[in-house]
Amino acid sequence: MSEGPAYQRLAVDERRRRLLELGADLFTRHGYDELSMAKIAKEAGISKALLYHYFPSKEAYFVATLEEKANELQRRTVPNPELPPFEQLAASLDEYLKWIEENKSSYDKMIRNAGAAPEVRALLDRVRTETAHRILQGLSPEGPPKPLLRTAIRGWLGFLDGACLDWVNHGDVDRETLHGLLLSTLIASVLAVGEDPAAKG
Amino acid sequence: MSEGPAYQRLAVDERRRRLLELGADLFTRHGYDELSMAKIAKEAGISKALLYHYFPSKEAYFVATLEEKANELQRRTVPNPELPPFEQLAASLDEYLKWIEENKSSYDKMIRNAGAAPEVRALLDRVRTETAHRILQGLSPEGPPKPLLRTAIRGWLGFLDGACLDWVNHGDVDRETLHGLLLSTLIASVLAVGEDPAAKG
DNA sequence: CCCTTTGTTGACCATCGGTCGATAACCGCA
DNA sequence: TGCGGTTATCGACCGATGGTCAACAAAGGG
Repeated sequence: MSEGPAYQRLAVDERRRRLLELGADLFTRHGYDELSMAKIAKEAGISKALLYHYFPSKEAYFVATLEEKANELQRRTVPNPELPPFEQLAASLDEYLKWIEENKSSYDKMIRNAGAAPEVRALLDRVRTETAHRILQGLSPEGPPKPLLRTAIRGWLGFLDGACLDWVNHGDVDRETLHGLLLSTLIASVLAVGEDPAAKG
Repeated sequence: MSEGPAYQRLAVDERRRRLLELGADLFTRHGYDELSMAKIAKEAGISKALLYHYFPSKEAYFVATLEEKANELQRRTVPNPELPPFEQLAASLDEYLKWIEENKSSYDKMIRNAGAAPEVRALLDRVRTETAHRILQGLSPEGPPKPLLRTAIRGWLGFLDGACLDWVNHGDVDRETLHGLLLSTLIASVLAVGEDPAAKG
């Protein structure tokens, strides 16, 4: 009846790394509220308390599993200042779409679970707002934008989400085509407001 | 020590009416998951069990408080078949915006709580899909639409939501202007796909 | 070989959505 | 005026959830 150790003791970094890896996997395969912390802990082979020792809350855990990819997205879509404004935008948008193409399920789950977890919504909103800011900077660099222009940008961001979700879920449109549609639509909505997007590029 | 009745007995219809009224109020002031059935019951001055006697679930209760307004929205946006397709769309869109203008908080909460309650998401998705169908019918009546056109419509519906949310939250754009922006953008995205929206109207 | 450090655990809590049998308020009727 | 039946209403309860805590034990150094 020689019993081995009741559990294996891991270094903090290693344990945390494993948990993040597992979470990234689980959360892309199941919905946010389909997963309980108890189930996740069992899946990880540890106690629920340990999970809470590494992450202060379920939401924080979820955000942490997304943060790496979200950061990568934001890093890749930072505009190249050497390009003229319009090309900056086109290039950033292309990177954005490439990222989605490489992270279809993450993107889908991220958008779909946005409502459930307030902090995720906050994160997503932050990305959105920053993106909007980048766009606006390219269009009318100084001062607060006209309300209608702001509304149009906000709308276009909605267009972006809607179109990308449809794209990811159907997979019958290629990236270059979608890129063209998105750019055309952005130009058109800005034109409809009265600004001239070509004035800067 | 003469004690009155421990509780007041109401007719079914009256009780239900009061609960719906209270729910409509509470749900527009607080988020879906910030409200527990216990709190709602306490607010209503009744027991939680009674609340469940009138509504089979929290979600059903929430939907019920929205249903009246949602039905009104759907009724008002049904297209007038006597108008040419493009005017049908313009008129429906205008009704849509008017409804939102008259029900700002309901609209806001409805969109924001869409993620939390699956049935609400379903309801909203139904409206969206039906709207998309209406639009597509006006543009290419026969057969399944080209994938890119479908993506564009889905994107535009996202534009609609995004722009309306911004509109409701800021209140510095008037309805006619927004209406113009939305229509222009729709036409532009459809044009970008390769269809000619003017061909039908 | 023990002893300190700390990664880890089981037991616990409040609250959640939801259920059920029992109770008591009201109405018709005598 | 009082009784009896209908049923609106309640209190107590359930399993699961997110979250907390004091105590245990696995390792590495002396």
